[in-house]
Amino acid sequence: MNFKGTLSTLILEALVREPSHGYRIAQRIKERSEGVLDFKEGTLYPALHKLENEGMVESFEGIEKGRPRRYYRITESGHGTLTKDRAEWRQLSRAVTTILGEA
Amino acid sequence: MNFKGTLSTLILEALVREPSHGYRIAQRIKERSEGVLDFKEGTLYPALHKLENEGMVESFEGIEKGRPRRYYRITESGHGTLTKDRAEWRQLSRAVTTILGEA
DNA sequence: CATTGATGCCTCGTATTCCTATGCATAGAA
DNA sequence: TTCTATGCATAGGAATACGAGGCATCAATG
Repeated sequence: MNFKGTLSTLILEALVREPSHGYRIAQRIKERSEGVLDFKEGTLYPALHKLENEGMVESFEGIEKGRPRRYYRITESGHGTLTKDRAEWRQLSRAVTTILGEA
Repeated sequence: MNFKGTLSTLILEALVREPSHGYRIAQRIKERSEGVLDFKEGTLYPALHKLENEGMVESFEGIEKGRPRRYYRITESGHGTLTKDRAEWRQLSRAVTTILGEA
């Protein structure tokens, strides 16, 4: 198993409450982590496209402030993956934390 | 910042108590994580060599059961890095855990 | 005795993830 | 008018990990 990146999981989590678009998702992750997590656009957009290819999210056009935005919505499949990813994160983080001390 | 692999940190941690060799380090990580973390040899040895190049560990020849073993010992520099890595892990894991719930 | 499994070290090719840098475009503030 | 924030996107490269292989010894199993 071993550690896999958390970005896709964080993106899915960000879309649970409501659909959002790339830039906003990145901001939200940064804010909620108090600046600790800060994924760049060159990382975010490819990750978003990959999630779409895998059927975890769906995109649609939206208009905000007169400009088109690409919105993403989490799918049923994405919800399932998110649940598994949460469990995996818990297991892995506990394992590492146990070893590194700070129990 | 964002997540960086934890293997090098786990290796340094494994060498704090006493010097060890590759195979044993991998076993120890697996045991202490109750099988959750299981790094392969194709991952472990290159990581070990890299740590040696960076001066985090030193290697020396040892004999066990009549066969030569390559032992590794953590250096002063390695201790310093381990301290920083622990702090970084704490910060990152808290950030992710906060966002993914399960507070 | 021969084979298999565990120990032990190593490298090569590949996949994934993420970064930096860059390009393009609009809107509002200085 | 120029700078900053917003907003989407790709290209090139670094780092991490994996799978598959090679090589060798020793104990147990058959």
